Amino acid sequence: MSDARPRGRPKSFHDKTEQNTVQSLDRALMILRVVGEAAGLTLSELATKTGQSAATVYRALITLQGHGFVEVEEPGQLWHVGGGAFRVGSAFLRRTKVVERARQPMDRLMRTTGETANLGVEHRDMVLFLAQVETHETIRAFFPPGTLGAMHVSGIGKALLAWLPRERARQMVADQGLVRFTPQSLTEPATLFADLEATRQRGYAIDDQERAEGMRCVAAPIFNAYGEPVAGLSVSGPAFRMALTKTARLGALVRAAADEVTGATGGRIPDAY
Amino acid sequence: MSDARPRGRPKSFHDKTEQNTVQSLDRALMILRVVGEAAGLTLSELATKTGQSAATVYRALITLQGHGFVEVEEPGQLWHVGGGAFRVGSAFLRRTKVVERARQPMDRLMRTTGETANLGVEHRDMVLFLAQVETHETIRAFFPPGTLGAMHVSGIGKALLAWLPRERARQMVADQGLVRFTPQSLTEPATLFADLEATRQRGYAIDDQERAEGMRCVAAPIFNAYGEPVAGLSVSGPAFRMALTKTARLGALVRAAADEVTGATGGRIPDAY
DNA sequence: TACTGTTTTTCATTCAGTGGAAAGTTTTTT
DNA sequence: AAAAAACTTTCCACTGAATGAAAAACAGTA
Repeated sequence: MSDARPRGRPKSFHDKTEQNTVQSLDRALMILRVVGEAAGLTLSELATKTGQSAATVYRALITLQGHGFVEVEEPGQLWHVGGGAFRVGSAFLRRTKVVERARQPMDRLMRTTGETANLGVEHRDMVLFLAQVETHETIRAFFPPGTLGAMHVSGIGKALLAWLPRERARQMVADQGLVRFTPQSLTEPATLFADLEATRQRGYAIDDQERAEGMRCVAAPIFNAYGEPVAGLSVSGPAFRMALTKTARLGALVRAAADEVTGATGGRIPDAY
Repeated sequence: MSDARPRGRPKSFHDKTEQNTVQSLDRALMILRVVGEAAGLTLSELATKTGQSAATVYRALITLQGHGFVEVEEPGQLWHVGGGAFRVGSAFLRRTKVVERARQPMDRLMRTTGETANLGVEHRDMVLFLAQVETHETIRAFFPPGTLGAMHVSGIGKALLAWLPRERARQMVADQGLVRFTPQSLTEPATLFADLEATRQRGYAIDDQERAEGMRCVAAPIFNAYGEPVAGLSVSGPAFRMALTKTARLGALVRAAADEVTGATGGRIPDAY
């Protein structure tokens, strides 16, 4: 939490993020992120969590508030993320044309499979969920857009890892560590890389309750113009509806949808896929 | 652009945003907002637009980049909003339970009317679009979530204005001004307030090509626990599909959906509605 | 009412952000 | 290809702005 720099990126000779940073801004962004993660914090809680003096946090909050990035909820003086932050943040989606192009294929995928379709991209060695098209079923997998998750326990994450250059994948895994989420989580590098090899063979990734017990997920990568995996598409649902015997059919559908998005965004499917 | 403070809020004796701000943070947020509004700006463009020295903007960008709030697109050194900003921004939606509760009613509204359903809230005297459920028609109204628009030329905006206390509505209108977007825009306070009166009478707002020519929109307000209008629901589409003769039917549907959301979020429908 | 636990404000100190200019890039022009 | 233009990044001295401690104001509670 005290380290703002992205993990895992090889620290080059001159890591620009080391030097040349504006301290007060850096601190304020820390505060903003903490506000975004928790839901409703008081000034003093924020001061404690970020290890800064109350006065400093206060001034930062007032400034952020001036731009609509945070808001106070009067009863109890709870600070929340504001509409201004939403406004700026959604500019990210507008640029990432993947979201727009993926909507239709995702919708179709949801209707043919009956399960929730998810779209995610790689962000700082993790999976950032951008959008989803929800199933109509009552029991459903739920990843609110904006959620950031570990790669090794996510279908999309494993789809990305599988088609990333080996060295890069190893780097990421080494930097991030293989945290266990469920008994099925692959926490041994050897096991994970064997699974990635299998993933490449079959052409799509399977998350069999590795992140959450009772949840399965089938995913395929979306490539950019250089044939690099930049995003992933998945369908996720409860294990009782997504039997492992169905994954072949689901995998084919997900992969077809992902390939469609790759095409629509001007991407190139690499030879080794 | 040089003024970061919210317009229109009566400057109280001690406007906290005047004093107690952190200058460097204030400047950085300005930069971030500019980055969010334009799509891909270079360092020097940003320096010019924000009236700051290149060195200052550079340091701010590097710091923002350190938190993933901005990203550089290598060819041409174009700065964009990054995933970190999206992540924090989406926390806003998670808090605003309206979005969550409105999804189902919106979906149903879209299916029964065949037109795109939109959800927006009041944010600093403007309408901030939060979500939409798109029609399947080829020709469709499009407001990407995160868009901020003027109240007086938006169905949702007029629905909010109509059920806001008169004085507050007048204040907002006076502060924001009635900018003309199309020949049909209501740019005279008298005309606008007459329309708001009619809106209250009929129970839903109509935007008849006031924002964009050829686009119509029917909207109804969503109330909070105090009976104050805090959000609005609308269906929007091309005028040729949304004949004025159909608005009564659409209005009833939109209003029913909005009332459903009001109920689901613990809101109270005021007597004068 | 007085008593806690907050949030704002104040203020002196020092540190960190600033702009200008130099150095280093990349891109465009000749 | 070389030269020039345009822009990004680093350096540096200076000063103004951010900081924390503490006081003041403001709740909420007993």
